[in-house]
Amino acid sequence: MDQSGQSTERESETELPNKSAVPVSLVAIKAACSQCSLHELCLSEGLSKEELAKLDSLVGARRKLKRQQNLYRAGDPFEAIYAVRTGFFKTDILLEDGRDQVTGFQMAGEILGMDGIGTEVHSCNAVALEDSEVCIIPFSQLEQLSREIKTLQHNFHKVMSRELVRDQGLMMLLGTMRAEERLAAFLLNMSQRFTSRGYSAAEFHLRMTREEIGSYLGLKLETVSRAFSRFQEEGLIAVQQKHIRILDGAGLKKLLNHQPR
Amino acid sequence: MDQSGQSTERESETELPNKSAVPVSLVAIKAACSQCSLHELCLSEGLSKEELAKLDSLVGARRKLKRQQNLYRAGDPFEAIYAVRTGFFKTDILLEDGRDQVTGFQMAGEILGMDGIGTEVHSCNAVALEDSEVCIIPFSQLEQLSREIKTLQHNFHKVMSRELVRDQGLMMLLGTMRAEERLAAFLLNMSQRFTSRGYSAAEFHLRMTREEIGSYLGLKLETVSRAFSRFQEEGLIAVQQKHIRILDGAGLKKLLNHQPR
DNA sequence: TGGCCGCTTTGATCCATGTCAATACGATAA
DNA sequence: TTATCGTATTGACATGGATCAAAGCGGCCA
Repeated sequence: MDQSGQSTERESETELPNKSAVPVSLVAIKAACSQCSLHELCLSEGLSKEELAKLDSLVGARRKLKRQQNLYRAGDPFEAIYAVRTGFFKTDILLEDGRDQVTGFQMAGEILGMDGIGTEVHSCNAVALEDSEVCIIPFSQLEQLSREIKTLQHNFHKVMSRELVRDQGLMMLLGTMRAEERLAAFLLNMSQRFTSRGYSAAEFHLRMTREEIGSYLGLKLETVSRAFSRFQEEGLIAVQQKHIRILDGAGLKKLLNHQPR
Repeated sequence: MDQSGQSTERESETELPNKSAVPVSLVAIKAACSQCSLHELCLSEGLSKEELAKLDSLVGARRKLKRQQNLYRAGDPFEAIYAVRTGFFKTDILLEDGRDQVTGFQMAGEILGMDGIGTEVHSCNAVALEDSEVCIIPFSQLEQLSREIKTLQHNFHKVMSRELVRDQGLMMLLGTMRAEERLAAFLLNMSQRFTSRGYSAAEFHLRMTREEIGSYLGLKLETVSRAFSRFQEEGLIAVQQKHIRILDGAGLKKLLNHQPR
């Protein structure tokens, strides 16, 4: 979609296996929010034609990033938030002593950069894990437009709030779950997010390394690797490097609620 | 302040030790946002007189809660956000299997309830840890008013964003720190928050149990207790039940950046 | 085609924190 | 004052995950 200026799910640089029947409603042909396939994940849901047009003019600019390129870094002045159009990102924080932690993985339709609003400075790094493209949404313009468009205002608030709830979930995971539960939760979450984008729930390609997964889950990479192996032994999944096939989703879910205690 | 309808820091039900010189600017006498002592922590910063008046009329309603009473519960329909006026709260999430996690502690001037915006339903429980009072801010009215008042809009966005950043910090803590680092970070955070409210940085009264601290920090209560004891042995703090005196703040800070590795 | 390099897997061992249990403390109410 | 109950402390022991180390695997570039 980047190169062509045209856009469909299928053209995404995000090559996913098992790209199964994409609902027609998700397949867009023209550019801009008004035609973006990520409508319901992003800010434009429920806007009228005229309102969409206004949003389009605001969002005009795009930015392409190569794998491993930073969208922004901790300390950068905050000017805009970003909607992931294609590709895959991680956000992470680096402590002075060298320890770092991945705080999230973002895929198409998700918003990046809201951490900068409060202080006018970004508090984390955002890095593309594969070649990606984002819509640049200048923040002061977004605030201005959402003073005019109630629905846009509310959509934005919803996006921020959902981010808060996501974070709560991650705290829960980090605070109370054991290694295998964490990984099961992670896989189910990935699966669910791929699903809601029209991809297979059962088979996908992880964009991040074991170390990044571990950092996100508060585990060491060896522990992640071992948990993958165990899941495979138990017939829950098939792993081949970054390629994952979920064989027994129900089994994974069972891991979640059955803490040993 | 509740009973009298009048309000100053000193009347707070929050009896803190060492309530040291409160800057005059923080001491308010009348009620309402326009005179609230929590100005700069809350939503009203930078508003003009007329704007403040409008905000006042919106925020009119208050609610008092007794210790252990719920402000809202997970699943409750979302209608309003709440500004803590006096007292002390915790938020927590309960998993089906009985495990729960404290996701935050909120004190005067902090906002509760934003987790409900995205789904129209609260995703966590908010419980008063001591007798407390909140300002009720009906959310749709807040959205309406912040379409009129740019500064209010921006203040609200800042509050949400800061909450995101706070959560990132907690993830970092839960994901990468060892027990003593976590507790040191917790104590320093408490100290800093008390300070910015005009209380002593060095001496305060914890409102929560060891178990609640542990839940928040992803530790068992015994581990919290042991870490307190160790800090005391090392002369970093003096602990007597819930009463904490910080003897060597620099020493605590050193614990943070010195991971063993 | 071969060699290098980053990533992943697997094994052996260690240690921080969890678990279980006993006791102590402090506030409250009788 | 004493009994009670929730909370906190402390000790002994168990264990999940970290750490250290050594191969394996695969992709990429020369």
